[in-house]
Amino acid sequence: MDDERTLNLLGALALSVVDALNHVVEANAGYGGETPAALVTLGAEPGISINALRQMLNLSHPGTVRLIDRLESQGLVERRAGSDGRTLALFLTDAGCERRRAILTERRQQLQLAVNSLTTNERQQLTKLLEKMLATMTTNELRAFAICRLCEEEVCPQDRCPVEQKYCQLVKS
Amino acid sequence: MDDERTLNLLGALALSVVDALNHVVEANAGYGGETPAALVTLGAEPGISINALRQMLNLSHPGTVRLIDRLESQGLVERRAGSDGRTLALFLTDAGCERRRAILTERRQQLQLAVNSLTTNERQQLTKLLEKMLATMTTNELRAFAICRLCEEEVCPQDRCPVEQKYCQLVKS
DNA sequence: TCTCTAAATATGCATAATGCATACATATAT
DNA sequence: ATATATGTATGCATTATGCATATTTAGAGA
Repeated sequence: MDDERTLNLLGALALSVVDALNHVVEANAGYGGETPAALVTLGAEPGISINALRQMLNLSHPGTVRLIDRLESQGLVERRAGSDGRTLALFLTDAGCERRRAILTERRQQLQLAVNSLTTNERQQLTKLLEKMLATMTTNELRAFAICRLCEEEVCPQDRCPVEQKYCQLVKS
Repeated sequence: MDDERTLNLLGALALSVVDALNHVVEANAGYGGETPAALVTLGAEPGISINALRQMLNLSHPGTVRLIDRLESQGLVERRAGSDGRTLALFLTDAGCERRRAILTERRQQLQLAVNSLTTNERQQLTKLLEKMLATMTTNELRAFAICRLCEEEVCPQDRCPVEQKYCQLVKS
């Protein structure tokens, strides 16, 4: 029963955090859905194909094509020739990079609000708990990408990201 | 820097949890957006008006009318006469109650997956941290409703819900 | 080399979920 | 009684998305 209460609290916090993120991003940039995640991911993985992006964002192929159409028409993304005659390489334009930075800044500020209430000690506790839960939720490579799709990867050294770690384990086994 | 990493982890966990919830609910019930939240809220607050629901879900009025249209056409919600000639009273049908229970069960199971990795002691730590963060994020009455809009309120006695508590403080002051 | 299949991308069409502007109905206050 | 506020509904549009299908290019086998 107490345990179920904890579940409620976790669900509520997750919802509240995601609401806050979506809200600031939509208010400032005017788009929702997976669009912000696309910008963040493209910044972290320049030159990937539409198909690769599609898998990371867990969208259908047509949905991803249209998403890139929108971003291209806004001058945020460029389609360039890829490794193949079929394959495209996607890159953020300068404006796209700027937009991405804005999104990440807004995200960081919102998250900071939640964490501000905690003492240094509590933040360390929280970090440990988050690491454990994230490792549990990383069940395969695509989940790993999905979980991290809005992260500032500059801030999370790969060898300390619980999601990456878990995925590496999965691949080896 | 370490602090920023904690922020990333929190954002990633929130995203992952909400993804998981959306995914199971959409897979089983076939709808997304605020529809599940509407069913959960209507079960917890039977007889509320469209306008009240609109505020809790943070939707536009027309959006809420259409949402109720959809739920009514699926036989999950009934519009009855309200306290007023203008005002409606919304109720879940039996099918609606059942759907709501299914949503809450799926939600609970997904949340359980995340928490399963933690020891009893860690769960207590987590509970305390969540309580503090939720209190911080509850900045007004509408936020309070929004944060709790997917909770199983049966499980959270009102006097122990950090969100309710915080809201009560706000009202008194 | 030619042809078949697979892979990457794109397009036509449809739908769900939503918003804005506006209309309509009822209540309340002066 | 009339003006204003409140609650609900509708017309129209848009964003984000999916399914089915077409198109282009690559690679594999005869």
